[in-house]
Amino acid sequence: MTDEFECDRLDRRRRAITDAARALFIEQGFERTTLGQIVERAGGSLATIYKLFGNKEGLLDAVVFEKAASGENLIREITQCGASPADTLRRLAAVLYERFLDPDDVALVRIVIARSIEDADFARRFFESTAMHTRRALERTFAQWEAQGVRLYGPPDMLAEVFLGLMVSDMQTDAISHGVVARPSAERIAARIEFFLRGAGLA
Amino acid sequence: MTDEFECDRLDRRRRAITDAARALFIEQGFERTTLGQIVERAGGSLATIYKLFGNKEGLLDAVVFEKAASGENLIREITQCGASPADTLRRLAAVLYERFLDPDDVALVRIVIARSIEDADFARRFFESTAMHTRRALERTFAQWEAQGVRLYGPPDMLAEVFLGLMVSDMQTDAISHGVVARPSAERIAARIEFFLRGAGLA
DNA sequence: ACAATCGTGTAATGACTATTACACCTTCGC
DNA sequence: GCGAAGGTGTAATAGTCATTACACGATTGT
Repeated sequence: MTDEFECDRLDRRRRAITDAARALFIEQGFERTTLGQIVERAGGSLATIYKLFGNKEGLLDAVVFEKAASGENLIREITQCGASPADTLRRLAAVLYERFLDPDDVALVRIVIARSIEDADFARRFFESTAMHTRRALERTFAQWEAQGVRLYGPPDMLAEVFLGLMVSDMQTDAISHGVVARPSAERIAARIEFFLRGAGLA
Repeated sequence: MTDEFECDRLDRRRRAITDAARALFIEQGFERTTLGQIVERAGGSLATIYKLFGNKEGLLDAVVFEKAASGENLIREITQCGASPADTLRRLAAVLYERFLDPDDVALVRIVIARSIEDADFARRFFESTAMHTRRALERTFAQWEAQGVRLYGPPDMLAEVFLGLMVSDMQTDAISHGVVARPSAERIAARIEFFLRGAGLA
């Protein structure tokens, strides 16, 4: 009767709880959200939360890494469909803007950062499974192009860092800091890509 | 008898309290730091804190904006000493790395972000008085160079965004997220600057 | 020195919330 | 239908901490 799976009653409960928790965490942050509010929205009871997630932090863990896992294959799909480097980077930029500036994603990153003050390892794991993942995938792509005879101004790891920094890091930093960031226009994105291609020796 | 000023007894008290508060906020974050701990480290009493800062948030405000104000004239000093654009940007990059990756600064930004979940305006004010300030100063510098006949590939506001994004945003994002970020080597910084100069048409 | 001002130390207030315990009721296999 | 397994709702536990109140002692201007 649910939308996707129905393996078990517990699975439905689990899903309902993480959905409610994610929404509330995004609205109010982790600390201000009480387990009572989550139960109120998801139905069920406190005891179920403790049975499924151990404690409040376990619930945050589940919420955050569920979301982080959902973007894993993104880069690979785009970089492996054989388009030219320039076209690949153009398409990649569009996807990165979409993903990294998504308000829910930004809110989750804020929560991870806030939590990281008390639990640095939590943030490191999140960071490793998102930003680092993206960066290394891109680095491999540059290395692959180089192996195919494309001449690049600079080593793949630097180019990967620079591409990501150039495209979204500054805006993501602004967004995370609650600066008012408008989604950049298509022309603005295009200008940044051309800038990158010139700097990398691809144009 | 104090190091700098001694206008008043209250001023000394104020300084001692914000110093202790800053250190504790950086160590533990805002929420986990109790006013009791601050009193314990700074001496004095709870009543004094309430008299000087109103409440705990007022104290955070004082700590954060005291630090933010200290970097106001940084860009202006560097951009107005008449060096060539390339040299100016080189020197600017060094200063930005120094400042934006300073662990205490990064810890404060984390605190601002955490707080911003509950008070978005707080973060906006911080952001306006730091990152936006830097960006606009840099934008004016590019516009000035253009007016002096330097030809640039792209409008000053885009170049300012791109320069900051390229130099430090990605690393600052990593640092804020508790990713392990090594201070980049001189060669790495130099490579990024050359990358920017190529992209901007300055080399 | 003196008195008034003002910071200090302590303790009380009041509210909040993660976590646990417990007694019902629903669900599912048979 | 029946009985066990396991959610559910409620309430108790227990600790924390911002904030306020208050009586005491130090400091300062005269």
